Amino acid sequence: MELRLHDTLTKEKRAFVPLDPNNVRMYVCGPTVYDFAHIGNARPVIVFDVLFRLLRHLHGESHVTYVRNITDVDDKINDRAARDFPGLPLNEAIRKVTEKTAAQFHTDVAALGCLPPTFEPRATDFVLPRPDGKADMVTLIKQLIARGHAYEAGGEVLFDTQSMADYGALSGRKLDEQLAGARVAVDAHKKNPADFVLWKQSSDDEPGWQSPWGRGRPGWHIECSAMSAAYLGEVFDIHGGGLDLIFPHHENEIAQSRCAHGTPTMANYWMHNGFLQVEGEKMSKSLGNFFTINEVLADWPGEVLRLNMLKTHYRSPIDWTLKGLEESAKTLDDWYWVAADTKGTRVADTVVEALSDDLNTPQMVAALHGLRNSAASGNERDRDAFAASLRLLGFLSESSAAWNDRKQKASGIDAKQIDGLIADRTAARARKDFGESDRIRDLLAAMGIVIKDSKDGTTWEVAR
RNA sequence: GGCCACGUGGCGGAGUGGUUACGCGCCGGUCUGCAAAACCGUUUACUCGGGUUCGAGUCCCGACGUGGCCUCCA
Repeated sequence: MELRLHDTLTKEKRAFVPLDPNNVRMYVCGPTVYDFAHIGNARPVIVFDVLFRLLRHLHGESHVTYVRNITDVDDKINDRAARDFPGLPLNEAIRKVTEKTAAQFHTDVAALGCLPPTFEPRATDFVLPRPDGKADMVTLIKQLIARGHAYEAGGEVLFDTQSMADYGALSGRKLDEQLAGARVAVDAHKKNPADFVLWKQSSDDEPGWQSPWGRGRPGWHIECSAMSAAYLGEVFDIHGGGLDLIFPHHENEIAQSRCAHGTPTMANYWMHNGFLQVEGEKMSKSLGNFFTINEVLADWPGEVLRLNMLKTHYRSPIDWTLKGLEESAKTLDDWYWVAADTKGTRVADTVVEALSDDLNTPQMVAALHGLRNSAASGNERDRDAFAASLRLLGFLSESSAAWNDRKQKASGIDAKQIDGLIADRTAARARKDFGESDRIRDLLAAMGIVIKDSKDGTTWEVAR
């Protein structure tokens, strides 16, 4: 079975052929660490984690390189640092903000069942030329100037968009059309309104690095051009991110990387995930429906968020709802019960086939339901495949006992008390005192306990 | 204003020319003292209007709706 991926650049789904099957290379734009990640940020992290896992399955774990950067230089970070640590020197305050936020990000995504990427470079480590000779931003900018694709003006270094014949190919924008309805203020020093900053000057109270163009800091896009080249080379296989990054971020990355390196392409497949809404509305702080990953994790296990995200295809918009979370939780309760701590040795073909069709995770979920039903009716081969598939995808990370305990603890229910009531009810039933046994049953139901009678006795669990 | 994505049954959500998606819910059955749980089964769909075709949810045109980008927001 062959992997097919949808490419934003060509707008088509086509067979994935890696440049080097022994080193499949993927770059995904990571977080800007100025504030805790929200559930919208979680989507690309989960989606591309699934792709990472699939590629490792197909090509071998040691044959995939996944790079996801951390952006730790950004004016929003500066603002946050000044706000939160007014007494500290700016550099120190910035470090506190970025370290704290990055640490929280790592905790959050680990809870979502995401593997760490192979490399997670920080932008600030790639501003100046490096001792190890890996690509850096200043050298890239110098190359762009040398090749006639960038110019210095008004204290800035700008990319000259007109120097690139096919600028705008990814987002389907043509420069002249952009100009027609442009609301972008034309800076006097720009040759063209679409030109964007590669390097800008820093004032004394802003973070800065000494460069050939004075003390300054990089523009937003150049960091990804540098870090992808540093770890993946000038041309690599897959570049991913959210839909909103297509323009201007990825468009400008392509322009910088291709023009600096003189290559016809930057990445062979551009993949973009759709946006997330909350209860049918745009997520925004003013509507009060803005949730960080951390906040949602307080109420739900990470795997519930993960499954909830994968129930929708990555390119479609997703509506994040409480009802959806409840359904996902219910499904996972059932899957943990059926998988019953099976180790799992062989991943199901149906699951790999679904994922191989441009990461069709809804189809994958359907395949898992099929395996689940087969396993529940006693097919041990499918139970093995069910568990192996779930583990491949980042589920079943805890024992089924731990999974159930968590729910019980969260509910604050005293297990010994329940066991006692169950024993009383069993005794009442044995003496055919059904009035009493039904009274206890109603009592338990009111407490949120689901009882399960079987030939072997009575078990119970906490209802959601 | 320009560009892009999406619009499927009570709900979520796959499916790109011709056969059941799948899950939840509802309803029926088995089981049960009666239930619950579990298992088995059933049910309803393709925003609207044109067009292409032997045949369209699936292709084309238009309308409407929702969301996004064009302002360093995943």
